[in-house]
Amino acid sequence: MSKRPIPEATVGRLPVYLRALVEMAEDGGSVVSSETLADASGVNSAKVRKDLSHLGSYGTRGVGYDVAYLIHQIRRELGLTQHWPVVIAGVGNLGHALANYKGFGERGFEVVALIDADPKKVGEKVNGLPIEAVENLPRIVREHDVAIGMVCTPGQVAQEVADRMVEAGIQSILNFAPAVITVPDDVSLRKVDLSIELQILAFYEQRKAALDDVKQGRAKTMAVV
Amino acid sequence: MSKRPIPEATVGRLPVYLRALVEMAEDGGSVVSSETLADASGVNSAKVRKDLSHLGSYGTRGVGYDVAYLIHQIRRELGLTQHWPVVIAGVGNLGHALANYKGFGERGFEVVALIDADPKKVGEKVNGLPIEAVENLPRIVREHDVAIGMVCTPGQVAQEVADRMVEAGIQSILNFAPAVITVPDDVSLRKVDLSIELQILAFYEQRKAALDDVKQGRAKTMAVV
DNA sequence: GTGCGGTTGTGAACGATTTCACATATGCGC
DNA sequence: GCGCATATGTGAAATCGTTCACAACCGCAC
Repeated sequence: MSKRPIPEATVGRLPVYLRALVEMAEDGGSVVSSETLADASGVNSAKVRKDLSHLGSYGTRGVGYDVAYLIHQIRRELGLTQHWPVVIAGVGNLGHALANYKGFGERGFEVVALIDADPKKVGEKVNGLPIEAVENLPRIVREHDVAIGMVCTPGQVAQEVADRMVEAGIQSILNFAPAVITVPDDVSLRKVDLSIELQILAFYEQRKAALDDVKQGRAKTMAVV
Repeated sequence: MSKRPIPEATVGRLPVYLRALVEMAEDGGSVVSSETLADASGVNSAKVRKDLSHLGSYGTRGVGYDVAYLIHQIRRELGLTQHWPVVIAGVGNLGHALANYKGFGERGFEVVALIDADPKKVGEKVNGLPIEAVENLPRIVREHDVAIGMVCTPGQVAQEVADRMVEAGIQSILNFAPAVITVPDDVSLRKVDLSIELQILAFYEQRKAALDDVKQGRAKTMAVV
């Protein structure tokens, strides 16, 4: 399969291109230029071309890219041609929402089990799936051949749950808990932190306010740029 | 305030450091070395030192950083010493979960209003807050002085909602909808895409599987690394 | 088959970020 | 005070990512 490694930054954008391409296909588009795809993906065309060139030369000079073919190639590259069973640990607000999220199924991800440490929740059904005890993880992973786990617990127990997942044989973890967790080298780990994103926005928001102050001569400290 | 601009990558890590530091403070720690903070944040110590050096020289050579002081400085830099009212548009699974999420309040973010286009939902209360009609956005933004909006709608209407937010005076948008949205230059925009993260994990997962195949001589194509 | 407008693919320049490595500074014991 | 162990702050090097700019190529018209 992969000859030269695809840069991380590119991997992060492929799903975005894919989504744009699928929409175009649904709207009946059959070829697309890097320029058009770039606009639909919120990046610039040089980046699109570089990114796509890492997959191979699937475009046609003077014409553009065949939408259907490109969709196929990106899907293949991302591994979306196969079925990915996932398990969610921690069925609080967020776990609940993720268990019901439609966007996963459309892309080949299927939530096959829900785990929660709270005995009161065990047995309860969410979106048709029963919540199970943590002890069942190894069995679940084995039976459904689960490779990916999502941690949606409170931060305090995130590491513990992740350890259990790794022990049960899970290979990739997506961490939604507000905590840093560590896993062995051979396990992939990514995180989504809702409040971090807000804090980043707050930073830039504050900076904008500070700049406005300067413009209007309201600055307390600071020399102008 | 800011003399030299702080690199984006650094801004993205400050909230992580902050969380680690707050935990340390709660556990009674009073000074911390870049090495320890790095471990708690999942990065390396050189990065921590470079990052913190952008805020100023708040450490003491031979000793480390004063936890409480550093917390204060990072908070100030991120703008977390002030109160940030936020509004959520789209009260589906995810919007619901976010409206109930406790992690925001702890960091100075307060959800002050919920918006939904569905007339059937309007009036319903979530976490004590009534769901309101989109038409109320300008009033809400004005009355609560809202600067930040979160878009949790389906992808198809995300752009429309974002436009409404911008029109109403919102300055920063956090987009959870699976769609690319564009905003004027003076509005900040960040996105969180749940299924993109899964797709990235799938990519690396697939690559691991391919590598294992090679090791075991099961590869179809491909020369060894 | 020649010319032409359009678009890719990609070296090379540029910019941002990470890492290295060490001079510089501190606290402490004596 | 002096020396030692420790840890920061930061130039410089290395790496990674983006953008530029253009040669190579395609499809089409004539």
